[in-house]
Amino acid sequence: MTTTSLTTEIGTSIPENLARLIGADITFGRLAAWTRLTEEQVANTYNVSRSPVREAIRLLERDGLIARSSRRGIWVAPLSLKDFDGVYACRIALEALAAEQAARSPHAASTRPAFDRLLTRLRTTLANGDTVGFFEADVEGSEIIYDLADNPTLRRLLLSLEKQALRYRYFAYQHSAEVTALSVNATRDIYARICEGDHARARALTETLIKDIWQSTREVLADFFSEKMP
Amino acid sequence: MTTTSLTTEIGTSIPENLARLIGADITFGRLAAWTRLTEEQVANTYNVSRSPVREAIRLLERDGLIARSSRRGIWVAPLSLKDFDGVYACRIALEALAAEQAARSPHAASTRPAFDRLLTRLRTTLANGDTVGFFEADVEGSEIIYDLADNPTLRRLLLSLEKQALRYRYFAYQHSAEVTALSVNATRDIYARICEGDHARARALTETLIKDIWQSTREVLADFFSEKMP
DNA sequence: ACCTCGTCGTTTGTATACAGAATACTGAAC
DNA sequence: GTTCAGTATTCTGTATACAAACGACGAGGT
Repeated sequence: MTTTSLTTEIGTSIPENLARLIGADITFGRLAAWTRLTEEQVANTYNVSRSPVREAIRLLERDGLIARSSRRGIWVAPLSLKDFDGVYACRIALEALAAEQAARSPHAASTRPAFDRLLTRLRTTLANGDTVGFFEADVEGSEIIYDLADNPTLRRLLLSLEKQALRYRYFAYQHSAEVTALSVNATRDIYARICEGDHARARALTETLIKDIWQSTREVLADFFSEKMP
Repeated sequence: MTTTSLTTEIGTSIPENLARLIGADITFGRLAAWTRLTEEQVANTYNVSRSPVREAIRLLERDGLIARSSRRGIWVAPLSLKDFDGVYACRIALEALAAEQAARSPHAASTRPAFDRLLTRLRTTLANGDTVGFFEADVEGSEIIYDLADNPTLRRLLLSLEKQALRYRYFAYQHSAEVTALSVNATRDIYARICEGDHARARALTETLIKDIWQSTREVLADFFSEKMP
């Protein structure tokens, strides 16, 4: 049954696994914005009771993927340009900080092989048009940086922001012909500066890159949201 | 009974109120670091069942005030210099951002009266040695800034960080003879720049102020943590 | 005396039962 | 035909019941 798959998944905790699964459904658009969820429906879907579902909902609410109104129900969080800007304003500041702290790590140099593998993945997925794989590789790269930064608080905040950010990026990707991909070269440079311990340039380049992603994604989103309500 | 007080409190939701009460107990040292909690004990204390207690625990865990280990129990989160540095690294970046965004708000100018009232409170509480009142006023000032910034994501992140930061500041205050108070004049200047819409200076001054608080608090904490384990 | 294994108590995690609130629906009046 | 009131249903929020895991304690062996 689905129950066994839930407990055997890596999280080993049902609420965390539920949040991961439902969160992925939201991020990749399988659950549309404003979709109403009921606890019982989710519980039936995954063959668990409402208790772990409630905990999963709390987690998703804190990650900004689900909106709750007391006693009135649960919806998949809406998307808006304002929310997108808010998320990215925070993300720019914190990603820059993470890159700087990662570059200061004594283990930065020894991470080069992992970065190189990741760059290869970014190039191949991009060449093959595997956008989901590309995004996944990008996210993994971010997590390596968070680990290097060795700051659990920063890590927690960025992981939360990353889910929302990825949701907007994937949404933009689906609604625009062109792939709004980040620059692999810019990513390569950032990785290199981190490995060298050049924290100033690592921070500056990261800030620029995230701002670029913000702007390019924003154009697509702005088009969509303006034609939605003319 | 305590039950009624829980529901009549502003949050109107039992888990939120529980989290607020327990969170305050942790922040102000009434619950010491590493203290073990059990769900049933908390439930009995507040005359509620374990269900809302579990939700409150999740909230406190996300705010970094409680540490959980799956199936092994719940403790009041430990304090450490490294954690403190991590929290403040994030806080510096985000408070600066919030001050900048607040200064860009069209409602910034009309907030001057609220800021003035707050400054009076800061001065009187400081003069009377009412340190708790002083911290509370400072926190309220921050929340006004978050509201002006009009960025729910930023607000959510900062509120979470603020609880941890205040815990460290209160801890330092208790363990040092001198009051490690922030500079009222610096706060006044920041409020003024925000009201004027001078976002560049608002950001720069905020960054300086939070860094100063970080350093002065850090000295006290460093003394304590070094003599604790020599 | 120390280490190991088994049992017991405690505590978390999950399922279910129940109460109350919010919304949707039905019907009647204007 | 529209609107308002009353009822019914559905869903959340809380309480309770049950199962399984972890740790502590003690007995037995080396």
